[in-house]
Amino acid sequence: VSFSQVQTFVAVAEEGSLSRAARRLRISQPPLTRQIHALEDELGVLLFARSSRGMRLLPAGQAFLARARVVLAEVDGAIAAARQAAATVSGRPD
Amino acid sequence: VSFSQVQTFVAVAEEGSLSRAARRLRISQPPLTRQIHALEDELGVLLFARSSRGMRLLPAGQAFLARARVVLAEVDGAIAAARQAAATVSGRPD
DNA sequence: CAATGTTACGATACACGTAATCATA
DNA sequence: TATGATTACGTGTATCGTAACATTG
Repeated sequence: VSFSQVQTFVAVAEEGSLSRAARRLRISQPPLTRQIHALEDELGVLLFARSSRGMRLLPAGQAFLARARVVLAEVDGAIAAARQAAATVSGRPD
Repeated sequence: VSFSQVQTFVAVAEEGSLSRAARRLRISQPPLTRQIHALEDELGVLLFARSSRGMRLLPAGQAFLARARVVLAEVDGAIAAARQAAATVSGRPD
């Protein structure tokens, strides 16, 4: 499971559609559908219900979405923490 | 920032050496040093102090390590949550 | 038939491993 | 000179985008 997969998943979940998520992420649909399928394969769980009107989150998808947002926020926090620590030289706060 | 980069970073930080981390992860050193350098480049921050005796965590690396562990645990939690939600059919708890 | 998701396929980019190089105790 | 990190380089895999296909409202 890769980070871009998680970002992709969140975008698709929020947009409710591959085509809109593709426009938002500035990539084409095929990589999106492939990443979602790969994620589902890896989890062994179906995350979306597909229809010709879009992608609807299944219960498993909703559960994953909540945690996925935490993961992304935590990654941002880790990056910020590293940069702040690097900027903080001996004893001088920020 | 990729997920395997974070796993790699944690392994190197815990082992204190690329060679030991390489043995633990069952891969060769070159991918390790490249992933660490790529991570440092992306953060714009030096995470380790290199010497001929190994890799020592800098303050920025220590800050990142603590958060990185949370990230990895959170990812595992997200996967478990999705699987549990999928296994839980209408009303029947786990 | 228009919009959505999926599959085929060719080209590019990424990441690994072996081997060679650099640095240091 | 032995150990650890880094760089060079060739190769295999992965991922993208265009195009073609399938489905459904």
